[in-house]
Amino acid sequence: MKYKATTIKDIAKALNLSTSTVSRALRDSHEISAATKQVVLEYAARLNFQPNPIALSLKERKSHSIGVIVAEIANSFFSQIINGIESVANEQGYTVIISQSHENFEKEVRTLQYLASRSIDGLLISVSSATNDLQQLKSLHQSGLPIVFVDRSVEDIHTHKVVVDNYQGAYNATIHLLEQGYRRIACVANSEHLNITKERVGGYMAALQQYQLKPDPQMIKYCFHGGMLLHEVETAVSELIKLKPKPDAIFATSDKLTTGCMRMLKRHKIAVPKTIALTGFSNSELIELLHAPITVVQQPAFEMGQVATELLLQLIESKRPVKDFKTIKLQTRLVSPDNK
Amino acid sequence: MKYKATTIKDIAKALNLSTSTVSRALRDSHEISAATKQVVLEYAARLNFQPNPIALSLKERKSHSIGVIVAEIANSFFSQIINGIESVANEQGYTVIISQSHENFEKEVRTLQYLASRSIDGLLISVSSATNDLQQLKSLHQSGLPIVFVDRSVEDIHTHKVVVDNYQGAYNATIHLLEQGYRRIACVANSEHLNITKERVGGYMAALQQYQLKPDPQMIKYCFHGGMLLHEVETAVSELIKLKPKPDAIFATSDKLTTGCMRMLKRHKIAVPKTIALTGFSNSELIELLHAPITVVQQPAFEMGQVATELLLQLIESKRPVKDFKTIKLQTRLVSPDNK
DNA sequence: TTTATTTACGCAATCGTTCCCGGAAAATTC
DNA sequence: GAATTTTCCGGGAACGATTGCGTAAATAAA
Repeated sequence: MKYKATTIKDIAKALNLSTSTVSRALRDSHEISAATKQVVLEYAARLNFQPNPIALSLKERKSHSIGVIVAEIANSFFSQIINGIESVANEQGYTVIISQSHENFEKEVRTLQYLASRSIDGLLISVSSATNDLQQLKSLHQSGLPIVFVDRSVEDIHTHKVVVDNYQGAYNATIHLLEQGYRRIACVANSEHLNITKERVGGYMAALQQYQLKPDPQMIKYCFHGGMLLHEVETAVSELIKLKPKPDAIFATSDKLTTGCMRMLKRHKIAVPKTIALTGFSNSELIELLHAPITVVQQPAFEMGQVATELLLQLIESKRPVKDFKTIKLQTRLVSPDNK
Repeated sequence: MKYKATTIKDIAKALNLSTSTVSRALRDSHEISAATKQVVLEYAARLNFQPNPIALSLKERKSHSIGVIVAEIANSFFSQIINGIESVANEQGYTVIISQSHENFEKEVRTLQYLASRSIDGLLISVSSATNDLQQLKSLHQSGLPIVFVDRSVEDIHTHKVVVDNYQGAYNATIHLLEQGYRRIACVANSEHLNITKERVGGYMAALQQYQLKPDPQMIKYCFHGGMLLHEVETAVSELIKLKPKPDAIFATSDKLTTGCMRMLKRHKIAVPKTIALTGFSNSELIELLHAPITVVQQPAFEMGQVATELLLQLIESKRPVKDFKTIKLQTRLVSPDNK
């Protein structure tokens, strides 16, 4: 069953006016007398009239909704981004439709297809780690759908991007390990397809070189599904600890991988940081409660969401095609368990 | 700028047919010849035609979207519920609009107002801990909006509810502590307004009585904002450890409170479980990685989301008003760090 | 051959709004 | 008092789809 909301027609009929007059009165048009306006406004308020957003959307050819695709919301980093997105989107009267790719390319494609079919006005996306085909995204972009990338972006598509200084963040984390005396530092990284992976691994290698250490390919493990499949991390860590000599530290390039490594090290009964130290990107709020207090690279997730949404709404509301795209690069923060 | 999608009119014009014929051809109506159908279908496929969902919504007076209100998505319990919701909603062609109350009543009211104005077809809600006025919710329900409660429900509103056996879950957890020899068990609970709080505190007290222990009001602390404000938990824990004799264990009634207590105990440098043991409701996946391995009460969150959504969609798609409402009560699981 | 029935399509209303026109009444100017 | 301008409001098309109804042509039945 459904409930019937009051429409502009109901008001018009009740007040013996035309729908155009009612519409104009509600929008405070100058061509309606003060007296009529008052009558309409009062009556509308009494019935708690709400203009039907669907009718409006049809008329304006705007759904007033934006799509968001992230790997998974059950991840502090992404949920913080989403909070940032919502804070500005809702402020401006936009509905946010959240979807998850679960780091799965097919799911991402289906989701994207679905969002497009729901006629969203714009898209915020952090591509999945499994994404290696950009056809669909490109074609949507070409057909005019405003897109802004957050965190994980894509080089081939020319639009606004909101990212962090991944190189620097990874560099800082690795230097932190080096300063503490670790010399055999392994890296558990996300999918090679991701631009952030390249940048973070780059920062990691630069730090090693700074200490005259040669990066060892065997010490870098890539996880195609970004740690979504635990066995990926299991394989990575198992292989690392089989190496001779073993690594004395691990740098993980994402939230999921950082906690994944910790899980694995614990399962192998390897003391952290005594036997193997660990650091990595993470925005989890529970880090300080973990059995092994580790240093993490934090990203300004909330702010990233905000900035990205502002840019997207600019794109959506711009009268003419935007040509001048910018890439906003924010800074990460190295957080130690003590210096909180 | 905006991109213009192809409409049924474009197809009609190009093929020299009427819009009705095109519409019927696309819907495979029997009153269109096979030849025409083929032409239309092929042309539509070539242009990647997607019927405008907004126009459909207007026609059918259905938005094909459901609203979801939870405390916060950055909480494993709720994000798992949401995953459950999405899994069935998307399957049935419904869009999920997620909103967060952040355990704040005013925010919840605004959000509800907003969702209603976006003409959602139904609502899934887990009320905020600060909710003590049900006026708005009641009036929406009376005006015909289908509502299903998840986890935190409300007695006064007669509709489907999907909950867990809170009493039993809390009872089990407390018994678990008692069996381990703890006798001065405190309780850090959520807002007293929440029905789940009453049930969980009830289970806690029943367990105590089972061991001939008299529940001490001083040992039960309520947090109005459900631990959303850390200082609430701080006050609760500080007061508890000032008691003489001190409690030797704490039972926390929610995810946020369980981790909040752990945070506080750590800050006070109180060893867990040595000085004070801790157990509580939690669906966090990081529990096993915490410095103090604790036993938690887990809720079947994903399933709760699924069941609730199925019920809601039934309500939405029912031809006549539903009178027979049910309350689905699922079981919790007591999970120890070892028996995983 | 004539009539009845299918078949296959078009017309137009509808959903709830907005907004371009057009026009009557009132107010202003000459 | 006539001409002009304002003020105020209604009619109706449009947004993109569906659908009841009407109807010409094709086919079947008489």
